[in-house]
Amino acid sequence: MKELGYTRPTLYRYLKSLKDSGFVMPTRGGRFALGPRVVEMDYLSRRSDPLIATATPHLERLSAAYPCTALIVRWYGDKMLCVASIASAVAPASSYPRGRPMAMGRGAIARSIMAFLPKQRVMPLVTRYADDLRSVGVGATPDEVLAALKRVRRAGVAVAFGEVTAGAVGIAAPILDAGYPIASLCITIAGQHANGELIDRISSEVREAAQRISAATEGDSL
Amino acid sequence: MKELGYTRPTLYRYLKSLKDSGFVMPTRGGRFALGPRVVEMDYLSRRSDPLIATATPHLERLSAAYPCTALIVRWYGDKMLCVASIASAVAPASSYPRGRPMAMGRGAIARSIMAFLPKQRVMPLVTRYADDLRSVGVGATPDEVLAALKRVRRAGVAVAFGEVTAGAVGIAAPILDAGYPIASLCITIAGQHANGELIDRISSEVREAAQRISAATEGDSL
DNA sequence: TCCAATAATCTCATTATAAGAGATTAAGGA
DNA sequence: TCCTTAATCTCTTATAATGAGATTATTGGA
Repeated sequence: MKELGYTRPTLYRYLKSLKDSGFVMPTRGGRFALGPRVVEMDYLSRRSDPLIATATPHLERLSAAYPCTALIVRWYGDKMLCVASIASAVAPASSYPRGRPMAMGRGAIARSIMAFLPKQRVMPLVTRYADDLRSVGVGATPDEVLAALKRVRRAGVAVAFGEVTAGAVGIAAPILDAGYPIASLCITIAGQHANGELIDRISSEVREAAQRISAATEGDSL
Repeated sequence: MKELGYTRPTLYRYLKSLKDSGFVMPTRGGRFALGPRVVEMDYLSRRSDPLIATATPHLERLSAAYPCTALIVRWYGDKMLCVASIASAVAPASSYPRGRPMAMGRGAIARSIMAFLPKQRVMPLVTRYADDLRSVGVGATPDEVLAALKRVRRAGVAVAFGEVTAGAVGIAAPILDAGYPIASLCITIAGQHANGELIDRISSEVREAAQRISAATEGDSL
């Protein structure tokens, strides 16, 4: 009542309706928690996502090959969300379960997506996340940032050292649909495992896998 | 329009509102899919569920000890839903990811829950699922079914051979809150791995783990 | 490049439905 | 058992959703 400003009978009806439809469920002590419908809807979403179906074998292959976490992150315009992840490292450098939101300002994933956006769509992001981009050393001015993104575009992968999680290296390549980035494939690996040669090898594998996923997803939902 | 009987402008508004709030997202070809909000809500639900937090170490321990799938299934009165699962078998006998709904009529999980319900609440279920219960050999009459459930209650675990998935053995014990079943801990293992002695050993481990989880969850959300 | 056909979006009057005040019933505590 | 507090219901009023139709944007074809 305090939070939303509604009266008791109204909220009673709201909660009853949400409860009857399974979106919330009552717990002990008169509290409420998110209910079964949420869990089921996520299951449906997971099962019907062609991107996840296509990418899973690649995640399995990559995570089996290196002690790492392999993940697919979808880009929703203003935010990024991990939608699939497989970890093979005994103690993963960082945890990225499905549903974990990610900031757009730092990390290999964000950069791999920004690098493949048309200039018109990058600029607002460059401006909005200027502070982050500067503090992780991508560039102090918009021009520097754009130049860095151009290099990422040319390389086809973005690499980041400890930008999101201290001590973790991220290697990410975009997944494109009609030339437009919709998601990113990323491998995160503990810094102590990662020398230059290994990073290069993983980079080309990630780039190639992302291209394959792009090609397979292309026009999937036409 | 055909399905719901609403007009074009109404559905336009519905979809726009759902899209703006992230519950659906547009895909190629003017279609829609479940959106990021669903994924995020499931993540929140997973993170805030004390049952999952308490049970996860047990799932890890059990799945590491046997080539099996270890899962927690919540009971929502009329349906059951897997909320957490860990597989250790290379080729799991059956797949139980989070969100997968389960029928109430057959299997060790259903029986482990029914066995711990007060008679008043079991009877409607016994009636509703009479056909299933008969066909898997639990009992042909209500009395037989109740007797079988009584044995499960005494043993503290339910065991089922290939009732849900052919060739898979299910071993399940209820998780109680205030003496009332809210979920079930289950181990599924391929029939070829499972001799009588192994099933007995797993049974007592499952029963004990479920009791520990019950005790730890007890009054968690008071 | 323009035009036609189709789809997407908007406006506004009407109507259905949600909100809140208050009454009623159930639950918990001394 | 009574009393206090919480939960649920009823009904009127006000609000917000609906759909007809108009308008604007998109797409495909000549």
